Amino acid sequence: MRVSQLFGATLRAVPADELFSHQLLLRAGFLQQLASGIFSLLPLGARSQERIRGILRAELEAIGGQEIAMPVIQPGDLWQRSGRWQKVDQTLVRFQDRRGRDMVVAMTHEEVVADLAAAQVSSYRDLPRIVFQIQTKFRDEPRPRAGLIRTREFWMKDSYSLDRDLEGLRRAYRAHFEAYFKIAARAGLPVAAVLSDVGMMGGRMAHEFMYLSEEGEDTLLLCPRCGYAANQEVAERRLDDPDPEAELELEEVETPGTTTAAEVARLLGVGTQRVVKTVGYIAETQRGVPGRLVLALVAGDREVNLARLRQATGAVELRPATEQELAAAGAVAGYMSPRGLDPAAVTVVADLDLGRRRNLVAGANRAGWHVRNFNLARDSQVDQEVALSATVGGDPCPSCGAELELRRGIEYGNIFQLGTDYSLALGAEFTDEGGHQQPVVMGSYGIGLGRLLACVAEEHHDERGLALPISIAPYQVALVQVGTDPEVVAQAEVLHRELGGAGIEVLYDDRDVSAGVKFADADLRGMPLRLTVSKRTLQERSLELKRRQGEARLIPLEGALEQVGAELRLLWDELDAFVAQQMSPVAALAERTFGPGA
RNA sequence: CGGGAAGUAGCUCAGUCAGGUUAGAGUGCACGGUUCGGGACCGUGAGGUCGGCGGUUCGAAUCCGCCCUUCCCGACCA
Repeated sequence: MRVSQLFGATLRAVPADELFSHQLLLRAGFLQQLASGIFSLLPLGARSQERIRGILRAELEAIGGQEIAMPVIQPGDLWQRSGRWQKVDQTLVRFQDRRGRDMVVAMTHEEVVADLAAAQVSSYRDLPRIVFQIQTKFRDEPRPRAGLIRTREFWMKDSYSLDRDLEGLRRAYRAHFEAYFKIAARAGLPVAAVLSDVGMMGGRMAHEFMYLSEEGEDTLLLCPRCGYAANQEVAERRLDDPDPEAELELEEVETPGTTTAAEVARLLGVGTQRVVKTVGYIAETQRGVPGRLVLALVAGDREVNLARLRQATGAVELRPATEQELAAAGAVAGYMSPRGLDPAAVTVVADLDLGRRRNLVAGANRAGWHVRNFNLARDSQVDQEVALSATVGGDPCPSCGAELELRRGIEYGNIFQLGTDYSLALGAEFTDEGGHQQPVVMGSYGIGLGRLLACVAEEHHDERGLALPISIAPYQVALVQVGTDPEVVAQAEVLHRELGGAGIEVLYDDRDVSAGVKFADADLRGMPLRLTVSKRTLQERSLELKRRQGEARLIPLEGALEQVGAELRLLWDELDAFVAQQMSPVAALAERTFGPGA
C-alpha cells in the first residue's frame, strides 16, 4: 500500500481530554468517531481488526468452534420467551417493523443460538458443539467513554457451547478459559482471569478476562500469594473469627444528631466496625412492577456491594429508598435498623460479618436513639446472610488469608456457564440414550475486538505513537523513501515490489514530503519494522532497518530481502516466546480453578 | 438519570465576560518558490448556516429562553 493512496491521514491535533492511547489511534488514522460510542474503522484500523479476527478464528477453531453468522435484527418474541424483554432496560434497542411486529437490535445472541439448537440438535449424538461468530453488537449504553473501551456499537466474537450435561459444559468452559489467555497473548497482552458476576446473562459460573491498567473501569482484588482473583462485585474475603463474648442485654441509648456510623461510633466510644449500618433499597424484580423495600446491613466501616445485593434479592433494578418509602415501613432514616419493622413488608439482607460479632450498636428506629448489645440473630429479622459488604484492598484472601491487592482492569472478554435457562425457555432439547428429552446445557463466551485493540494500544505505545505487536500491526513494514532523487525512488520501488512478492505486507511512504514528516508518521502508525532508503544509504549500497522502538542499522541491498525476512521471523519468534511465557502458568491455573482432567 | 464543561474553517482552538465595519490563529488543503534524514521555510489562495429554533435590540458568534449534540465525573453496565 502506498501512503500517497491511503484513505485516512495522520492528524496533528486531537481532543486533549481523551485517553492517550485513544488519541494515538485517532492521530494515526485508525478510526473516526461518528457519534457517541459509535466509530468507523479506517483502513489501518480495519486491517488491525482483521488481524484480531484471524487470531480469534484460529483459536476458536483450535477448540472445535465452527463459525456461523447470525442476524443482527431479531424478533422481539424470542426475547420475550427468554424473559430478557422484561429484564433488560433501554440498553436493548427495540423497534417495530412495518407490520408492527416487535424487533430488537441484537446486544448478544443466546436466544438465537438456543433457537438454532432447537432445530439443529435432536440427539445426544449432535453434541457437544461450539459455534461462534464475529460481528457487531449494539448496546445503547447510558454513558459511552474512553474511546473504544466502552462503545455502543462494537465488534464482538461471541461463541456458544452446546452440551448434554454439566460435565460437558465444564469442558467447553475450560477450553475457552485457556483459549482466552492464548488469544490475548498472541495480541501481545498480559491478562488476568477474575471471577465475575453473571449479571444479565444469568447462569452459574463466570470469569472476566482483564488487562490490568489504571485506565480500567473495573475494580479487581488479586491475591499475590495464591492467585485468587475476583472482580470486586463478587470478591470475598476471609471472615474474622466469631467474637467469644457472651450476649448482653439489649439497651436503648440516646444518640442525638448522630446519623452516620462514624458519628455514632465516636459518641459511644466503639470502633465503626462495631456499628451496624443499615441502608434501604427498593428492589424491582421485574421492570415496571413496584419494588420491595430491602434493608442491607453491613458493618459501619464497610460499603454495600450492590451486585451482591442484586444477586441476593433477584432484583433487576435496585435504587436507594427515599425517606418517605422508609418511613412508610416504620424505618427512621439516620437511626435505622430492622428492629420493630413488619417482617412481611421488608426483606433484610445482612453481611456475614455481623452474625459473627456480639453486642453491636444499631439504630433504634427512633430519631436520636440507638441500641447497644445488638446481636443479629437474637434481635433482628434476617432473611439472608451473604457476603454483602465490598471487599477492599488489604482484606484477607478468602482462600489463603494473605492481603489482597486492589487493581484496576479493562475487561476484554468474559465467559459464562449458562446452564439450561435459555434451552428450556426456547425448547432446545435433545434425546438421550434412554430416549428421554433433555435440555441442552449452554455456555456463552465473548470477546470485544475494539476493546482488545484499545488494550493493545494502551500496552504498546510511547510518546511518539503506537508500537504495535507484529500480530496486530496493519502492515509489517513501513518503507520510507527519503527525498525524490530518481535513484532513491527507483530503489524504493524495487524494494516495495520485492517485499510484496515475498508476501511481506508493506506500507510504502512514496509521498513527496520531508523526511521528518515521514518518520513522524511512521512512528505514529506503529508498524514493527521500518526500512529507509536514501541517497545516504545508497552510497553504501545499503538501506536502513529499524525496529519501531529499536536502534537503526544499515543492511546491504544485496540480500536485503532475506535480512528483512529474518528480522520479521525474529519478531514472530519473540512473540511466540511471549505467548509461551504467558501460557506457562495457565494449565496449572486451570487445574486449580476447575480441578484435574481436561 | 444527577453534576460539570463544551459546540466558531477538514482538525485543534482564540474571540463571547463588556453586542458595533469584511469573524481570527495554528494545522490541514490548493498553487508557486526555496529546502531535502526527524512534523523545514517564504509567498499566494480557497475554505464559515459562529450547533438549531425562537426572543431582546437600530444592530447578536457575543444577551435571554427552549432544544440538539459531544466530552468529563457519578449512577448504571459486559
